[in-house]
Amino acid sequence: MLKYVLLGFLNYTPMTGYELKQFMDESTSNFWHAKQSQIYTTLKKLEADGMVESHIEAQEGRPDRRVYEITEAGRNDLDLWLAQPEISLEKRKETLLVKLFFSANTDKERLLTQLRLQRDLHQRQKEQYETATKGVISQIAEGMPQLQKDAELWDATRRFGIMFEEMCIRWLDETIEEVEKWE
Amino acid sequence: MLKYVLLGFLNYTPMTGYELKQFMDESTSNFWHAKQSQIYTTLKKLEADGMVESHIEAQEGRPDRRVYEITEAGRNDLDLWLAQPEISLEKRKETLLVKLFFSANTDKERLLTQLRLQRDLHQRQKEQYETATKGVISQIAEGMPQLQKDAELWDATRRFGIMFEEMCIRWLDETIEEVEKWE
DNA sequence: GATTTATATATAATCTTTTATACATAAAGG
DNA sequence: CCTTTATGTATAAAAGATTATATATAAATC
Repeated sequence: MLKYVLLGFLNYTPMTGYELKQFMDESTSNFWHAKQSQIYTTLKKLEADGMVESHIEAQEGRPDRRVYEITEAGRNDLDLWLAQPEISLEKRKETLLVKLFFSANTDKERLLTQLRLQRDLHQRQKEQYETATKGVISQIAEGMPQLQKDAELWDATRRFGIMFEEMCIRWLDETIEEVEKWE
Repeated sequence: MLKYVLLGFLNYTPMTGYELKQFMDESTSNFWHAKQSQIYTTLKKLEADGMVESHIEAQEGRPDRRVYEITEAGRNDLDLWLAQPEISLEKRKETLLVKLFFSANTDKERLLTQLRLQRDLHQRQKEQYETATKGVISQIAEGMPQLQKDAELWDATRRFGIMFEEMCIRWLDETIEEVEKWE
């Protein structure tokens, strides 16, 4: 899957593994993230499979850059994947819910502290989507009319992030209230 | 992580890998799922680590059952983990959002079909949480006053599922509306 | 009568992802 | 002056998770 994220970005313009990591952190990390090491190894594999090509660019002072660009085969593979509909729902993993599920015998106050802490984290995350992330998106699309649709879709994923955080906050408020009634 | 789900269940009562899989599918799959093969290998590892113990029960007609039960060490490990607060947010992965993010140049109608299909899936999932899953939870806790808190927490995770699906439906409705305006 | 579903466990192969580490330099902040 | 941050690539080891396959039987459905 990471493969398609990388191809998706390289389909806009050639770039290095380092830049791909930065772009992901600023835009897709909301719904798809990867560690630096995974990005580099996946790029290697993509090159071995003929989906991308790379060349080294020398730099003064700094280390050499290895710039990747998508090939015709890579573009085909990406388009094919984009055309395939998702026919099932993603399986979520939420560690907090696992903990909560088995926490009937844990200390009430400790559980409440835990839930309130998570509420805080979600609140902060929501604010970040509303300010920082918004800026990044509008900045890229600014003065580039050919990227208008792209920017709209990027912003839709940002809205997903905001709505998810709002949902979590509401759910935590309800859950906190219920646990507060205990004993 | 799966490790703690298994310990959490075994902390209620001894059971087999097969039963653990069934319980997970009916209750935690909303926020933590696992394949049969992973459950069996994780149980093996837990036994090697002294967290659980197993014995074989012969059965007529059917294959032998290997029943696992949690050890003192396992209980300690579980309690320790439950007491540790989650200090960061879970990283989500949503394939659909990846697709959407890179879909500015895909056919408008195909994209809409995709989004409407997902909306349907979320609607159905929501209904399942509201009916089938509700039944499972109330059934287990029925007539067991010592499981009252447990049932409340189980139901909180179910509410999370419902709220998540409602959020997705709202988000998809908004996104569909926006894409419909294109061209 | 044949197929599917349910009961049950187990392993091999593969893929995905994380953690840790190594090397190398410049600029900025304290 | 020292430390941190940023720029940049790369690999090894381990952990986590999926896919595929094997074995075996009973009951239910078609």
